[in-house]
Amino acid sequence: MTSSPVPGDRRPASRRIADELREQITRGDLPPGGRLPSERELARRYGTARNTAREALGILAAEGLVVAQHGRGVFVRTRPPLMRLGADRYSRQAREQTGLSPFRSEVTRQGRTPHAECRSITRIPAPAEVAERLGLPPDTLVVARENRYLADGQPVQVGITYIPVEVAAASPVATATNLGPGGIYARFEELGHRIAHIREEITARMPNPAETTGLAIPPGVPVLELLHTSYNPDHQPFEVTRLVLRADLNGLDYHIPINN
Amino acid sequence: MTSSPVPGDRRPASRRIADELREQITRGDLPPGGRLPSERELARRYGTARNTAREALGILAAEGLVVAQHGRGVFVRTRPPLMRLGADRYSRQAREQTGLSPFRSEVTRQGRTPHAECRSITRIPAPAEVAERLGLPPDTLVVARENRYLADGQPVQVGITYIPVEVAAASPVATATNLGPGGIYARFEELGHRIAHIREEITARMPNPAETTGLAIPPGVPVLELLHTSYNPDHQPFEVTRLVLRADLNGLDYHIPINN
DNA sequence: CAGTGGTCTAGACCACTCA
DNA sequence: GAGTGGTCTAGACCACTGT
Repeated sequence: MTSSPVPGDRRPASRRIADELREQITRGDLPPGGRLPSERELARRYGTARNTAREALGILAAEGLVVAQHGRGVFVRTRPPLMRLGADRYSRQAREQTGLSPFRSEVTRQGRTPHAECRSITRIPAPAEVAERLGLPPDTLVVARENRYLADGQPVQVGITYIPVEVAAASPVATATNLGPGGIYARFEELGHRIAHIREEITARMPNPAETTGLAIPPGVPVLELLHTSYNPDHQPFEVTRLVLRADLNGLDYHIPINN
Repeated sequence: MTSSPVPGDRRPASRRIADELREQITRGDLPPGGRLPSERELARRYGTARNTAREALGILAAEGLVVAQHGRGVFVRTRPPLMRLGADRYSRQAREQTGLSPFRSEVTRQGRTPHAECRSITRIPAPAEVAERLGLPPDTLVVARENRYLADGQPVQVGITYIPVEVAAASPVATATNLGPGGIYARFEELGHRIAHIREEITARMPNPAETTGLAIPPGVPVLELLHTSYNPDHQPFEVTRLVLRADLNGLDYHIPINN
């Protein structure tokens, strides 16, 4: 059980406690969903103050290994199945085969209930990165559609789509929160903007406070940030979307031909 | 400066201190590289115990906004330019134009000094995910090449490449730590395995302790994990690489054609 | 040396959960 | 009500950084 510290052990007590708990988690002695000893119990076992045991649990939480639940305990995190986003979500074929948007079909495939909502449609000056990718002068007005995607009522993705006003024009994408079958890309196609290729720029980082609350992200979980640009066959960009994904619930999966 | 807590403020003191410091950082009052007030100074200003001020700084550190330096202070994190990994790093053209591996050319483009090292070459049973992607039975022996990539002496990526023994055979990829001009993909091509397309599966998570030390990752910085599979023109997978990237130093950038 | 962050103690009160 | 995590205090000693 609780091994005494070896004489030569220079690790702080909190590190040592964290290391032993991590070991038990990775070995499987503490299975996903399992409860760890309470802070007070750990302090007793290791002969430390409660704060020291608490510090150890904080280390594991920051690593994303455990989650604390107020009044209940600290539990080994379970990894639910990942959403897998691929480039084929932009293909017309995928749209027409299912009649569903790619998000909806992926969620239903997992036996969960999808929900997508457009939270706002505004006209704003394009952020620098967006203007750059759309080939517009800085601060040009664009249509911004703010979306949120949920699975079983749990928010898993948020995104903002930026559309040049000339592209959106008087079409539904400039005004309608519900875009009908096939979603926004079907409407783009009706506007003469077929997707011929895309660019996806991907980074990962810790969520900011707005994302932490908006996506209900537990501590120790990063987000994937995806800056997506759609090009028509003439190599003209006509839409940029910034997606923020909970990294514990989402993965990306690309199949890419290589031109030698 | 230090605003007193509003009566209705239900935030814990540590949260409030963190929120005010974050505000100053995002506004630019505290510029990247700038030093925050010391823990003791914050405690004095806000009339709290040092631990409470320390807790506030811990919140910002976990968000990746600041880094503590022992004996020096706490500083606003600077974001160095990102490495941008794209699919074109696998193209023969890119190899032959520069004569450099994609990693080396990206780092030199940024005016930094690249270094890549093969840390080990072993024969091991393929991990389940790898065997699956190579179309091999579980635990089939494969050649595993462990690599580390540095820019200006700083480790930025680690990876393990898994190669079926029939593919590696008696070629240098099975034994040589230095693979010569064009790197491993030039050698694969000499073995008759030209890359026709690739699959890249991407997730993000917090680093485990081994990665934290091996990549010298500061707190609050996640990693990108990239599971890469190379296919030859016959749609046969011939190599899988698991790359782990410091997310604060690396981004991905894909250009993908869409087949409608 | 003074000042910084890193760790720790031994308490305390609060908010939440569950039987 | 008993047990849990969340927050906080007021100290202490250590390790590290600068001058």
